[in-house]
Amino acid sequence: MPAARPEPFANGLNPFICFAVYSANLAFSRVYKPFLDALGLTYPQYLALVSLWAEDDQTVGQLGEKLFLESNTLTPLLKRLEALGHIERNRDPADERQVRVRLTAKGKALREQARCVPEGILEASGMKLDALHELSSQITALRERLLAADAKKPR
Amino acid sequence: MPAARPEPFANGLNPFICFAVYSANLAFSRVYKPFLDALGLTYPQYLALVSLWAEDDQTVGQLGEKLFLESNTLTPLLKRLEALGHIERNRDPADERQVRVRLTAKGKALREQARCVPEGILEASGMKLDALHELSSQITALRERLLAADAKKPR
DNA sequence: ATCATATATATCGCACGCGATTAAATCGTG
DNA sequence: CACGATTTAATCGCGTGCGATATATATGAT
Repeated sequence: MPAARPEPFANGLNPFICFAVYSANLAFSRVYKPFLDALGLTYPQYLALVSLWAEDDQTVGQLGEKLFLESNTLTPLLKRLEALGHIERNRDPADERQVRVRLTAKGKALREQARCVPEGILEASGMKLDALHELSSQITALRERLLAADAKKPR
Repeated sequence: MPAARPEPFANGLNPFICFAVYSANLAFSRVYKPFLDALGLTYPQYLALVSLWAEDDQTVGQLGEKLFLESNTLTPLLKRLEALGHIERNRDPADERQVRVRLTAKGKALREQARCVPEGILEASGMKLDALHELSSQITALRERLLAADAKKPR
């Protein structure tokens, strides 16, 4: 965000780091679009599958913690992934409140199809891998501070 | 994104810079929420007003270039800002295809109400202003490279 | 002047993201 | 064991983003 000087909006959106993040997120989803169209996935669906490819058999709540989403967003998204045949959703017999999300054979096979996507995005970013990781960890650290501040607010 | 090695998804979402940006954007919108609730605005509505506070009397297309949005997103958003009394939308008499967006007195007054918001976000970020600006410009540069790569794709 | 083309905005449908609420299962304390 | 409190997902409504399309205005070649 801009300096907290007398006229904080005189220079428009560019001084705002929130806008840098907002617009970079739009840019990422546009760069991903052709790759994900080929897989028949949306960008958030892809992110959910990335999490499941690393760790199968997660509950909705566990997925939500990793994606920073709640069931009101995840449940419909997971139902679409289920309709596409990539996952199965079943109540956990040991605790019927929880729903376990598991990859199907088709969902596991999609991982191989998606293998080349990260290289394509890396190329589009025009950055070296080291610089990208450095920037990524700075943005992640910022996210954690923002969420910590958010958690401090009275609910 | 992670290294383009044989198992690109073995470490889940954390190596992906796109996810860092995605989740930081969610975090920003959550930190902004209490501030914007007090103003009766959504996060994208606030961004549109920030642009108008810096430069009044923009066309829908000009606003779209600054926000990286098209009329399919902007028109409904601007209609809501109009319904809230913050802006007026009028066809440009010199070129009836264009719609000029102008702040009302209420919209200009809201700028004063919003004056203290950037400081609140700065505090929530837990960063010094210099470090924030440096990070912001790196993210903006990444956005520009991504959009340039996107523009290269056949349409 | 005419008509095809280009430009600017609006409309529609769908997939998120999320506040608010609901429903069902489990836990905790008596 | 009973029963209120807690936990987990699901549901609903609304506001974005965006692909596809529609409409109206302006431009340009003849």
